[in-house]
Amino acid sequence: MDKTENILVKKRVKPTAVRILVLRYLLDKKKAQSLKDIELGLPNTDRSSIFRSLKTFEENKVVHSIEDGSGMTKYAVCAEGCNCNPEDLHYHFYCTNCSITYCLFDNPIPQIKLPHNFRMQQANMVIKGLCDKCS
Amino acid sequence: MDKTENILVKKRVKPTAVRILVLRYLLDKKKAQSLKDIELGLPNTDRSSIFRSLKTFEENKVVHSIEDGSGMTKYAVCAEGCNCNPEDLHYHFYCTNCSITYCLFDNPIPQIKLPHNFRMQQANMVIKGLCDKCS
DNA sequence: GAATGCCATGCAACTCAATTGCAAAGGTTA
DNA sequence: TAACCTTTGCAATTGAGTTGCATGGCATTC
Ligand SMILES: [Mn+2]
Ligand SMILES: [Mn+2]
Ligand SMILES: [Zn+2]
Ligand SMILES: [Zn+2]
Repeated sequence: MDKTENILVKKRVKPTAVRILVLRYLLDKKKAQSLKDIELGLPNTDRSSIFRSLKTFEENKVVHSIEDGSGMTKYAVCAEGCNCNPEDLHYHFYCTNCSITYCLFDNPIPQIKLPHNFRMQQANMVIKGLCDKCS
Repeated sequence: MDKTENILVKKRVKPTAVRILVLRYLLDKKKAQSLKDIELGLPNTDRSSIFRSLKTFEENKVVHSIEDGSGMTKYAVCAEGCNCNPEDLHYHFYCTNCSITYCLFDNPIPQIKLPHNFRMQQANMVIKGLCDKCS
């Protein structure tokens, strides 16, 4: 069993043909990909099947989604041991020139003092600017 | 001249009828509003006119926009003296129960160490969870 | 005040990512 | 084999956002 299938099995997601293709694509690309990106990269696989795979992945914490403001949700593979809890969160960087979205795994999100009785569950932290290739 | 018109004049935006209505609505509500929210609150004003007002406001730093992941961009009036620079940025809080988006003006965004040669221009920082009324 | 020009507005149409309904295919279990 | 459940492909729909175009309103010039 290869690495891709192993990830799925560990996360209790049945490793079907489409799911393996989608996850392998995400692993290969290394950067966050939109549904359209994946659709273009897997021309023989139906969009809605890719879409449903991504939803399944997200529910089972195989990937996390990023709303980078580009109008298309992007998906990136969760790091080893990630449970998508607040302590697993990290910043994302969206390049306004090349539209690539990076996971900044090295920057943990600091403790944020919320107003009284506000409870944090998740976060979507996107920094926008120019990446190294574009600046 | 009332407060609403004053803001527009100061920001060099011609205070037309629709613009005054839209800005007054945002000021009244105090919380970030989507295009649809405003459309429902101003039933006699056309959606595209509201939309174009918001775009004009954003260009001229009358409001800032927030992508809270709800699928609808929200808009909030900029604080006095805001120039929408990185130092004016603040966190936003999106309540996953009541869908209200709050500006957390009291929490400045910390300096974030970006990878080499990455340049920050803007940011969209959204914390998701339950607000005081819903937790 | 008439003519001119510019910007704002309303309305309709369109774009496009996301989502859903449904039937066929595939796989699993009895 | 038969019954069942899940996944997949295809088509259609949704809904936020956006745009084209003609009209209206206002201001400036003649
Ligand atoms: Mn990430
Ligand atoms: Mn704000
Ligand atoms: Zn770039
Ligand atoms: Zn709430």
